[in-house]
Amino acid sequence: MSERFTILKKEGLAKRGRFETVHGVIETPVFMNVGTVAAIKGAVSTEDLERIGTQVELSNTYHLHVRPGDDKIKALGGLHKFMSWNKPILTDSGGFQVFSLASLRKIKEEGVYFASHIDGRKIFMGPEESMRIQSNLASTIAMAFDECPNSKAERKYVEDSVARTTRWLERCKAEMTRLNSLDDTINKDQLLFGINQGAIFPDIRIEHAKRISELDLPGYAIGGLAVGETHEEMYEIIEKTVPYLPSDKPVYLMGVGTPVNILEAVERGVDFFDCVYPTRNGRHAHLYTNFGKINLMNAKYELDDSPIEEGCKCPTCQRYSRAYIRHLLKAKEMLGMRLCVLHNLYFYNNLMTEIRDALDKGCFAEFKKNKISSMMHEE
RNA sequence: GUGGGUAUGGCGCAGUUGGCUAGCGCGCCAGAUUGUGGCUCUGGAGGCCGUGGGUUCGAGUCCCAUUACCCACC
Repeated sequence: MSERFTILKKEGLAKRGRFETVHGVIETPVFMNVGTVAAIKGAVSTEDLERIGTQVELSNTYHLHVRPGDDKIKALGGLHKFMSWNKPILTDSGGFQVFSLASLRKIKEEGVYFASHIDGRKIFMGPEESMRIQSNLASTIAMAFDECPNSKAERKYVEDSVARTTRWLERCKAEMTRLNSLDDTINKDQLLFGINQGAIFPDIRIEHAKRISELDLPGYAIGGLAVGETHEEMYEIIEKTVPYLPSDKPVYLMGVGTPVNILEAVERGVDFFDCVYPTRNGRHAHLYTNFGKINLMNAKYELDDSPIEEGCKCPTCQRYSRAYIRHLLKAKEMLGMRLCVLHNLYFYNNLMTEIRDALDKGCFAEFKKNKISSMMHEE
């Protein structure tokens, strides 16, 4: 075992932790920066990531498999070398993409048949394929291949789907163990995180959590949330599920979320996060600040000479004004997106730093209350 | 100066042989977006149809005049 999760401090269910990996230490709670195709969208380099305090980069198995091909990345020495990033990388299994992007998919016991969204060619992906791809990519943490059922799916469908996801997880573990023992495997210490499913049925979630906890994996994720249910339903599921996952392992809430979602989830015991919001919203001029979200495309910023947020330490706010960035966005200059994405990622990374500081000092509850009230306040 | 053309929300345009609350794209404003297809979607505000007359039950559409701009020619 190469990894170690140490809980440094607790406040209620909230944990201040440290996750040690072969690629370095991850201080938790952490927000992983999403770079699906081994690139943070918006012309952000790994050099930039170092500058804005990124701890973990997240890439995607499905996307890298269809282009450029995981075999090529392996030939080039693995994802770390390929993209020149030596800190931890988490790869998502491709399970979610198979359901959200691919068309003509057919789910079977062995895996999923579907058509590539790039060129339409037929692809098969099952637990073993996903593990092999992720092993080729040589990420720090590999995610289990799961099915993410629709949030409105009927109980019977979810039960069957979750049972299959459990069987898939056992196959993932066996395959990962095998791959990690092979001589030509780049990262023989690759870690596998299991994924809890069950839509919004608490009892299915709990049963599944108990079941996968027996597999004694280095970490566990809660998947299938923030896909259409209300915030209240999401918080309720987190609250009811986390107690049935191993208390000495990190919990990762997949694809979530807004700054408020993160604060609420940390309070309920979540340690890892990722979300496309800071990057996607950055590309669309929606910027996060401590006084709420602003849309820089609004006409009122045309002559605004101030930075996105007064006092912000991000590379963008150090030099550029709202009026200038707005102009770049209007002119569709790539630099506009880049500056916005840098600001948003810095904001998220910094939010996590503040959360960890508050946990260290034992004042998370108060920090959370003040932060939310500040962000609800409009400029 | 002569001939021709165009004038419709901030910009670019549609508006059938005159007929019901004048449309569209962009822009503007406000939302949505949660294990990313550099998107997409949903609302909203904004026009006395260049100006003045006329014909008609009824004119953005027809007639006259006038103004501005564009193109040719002198």
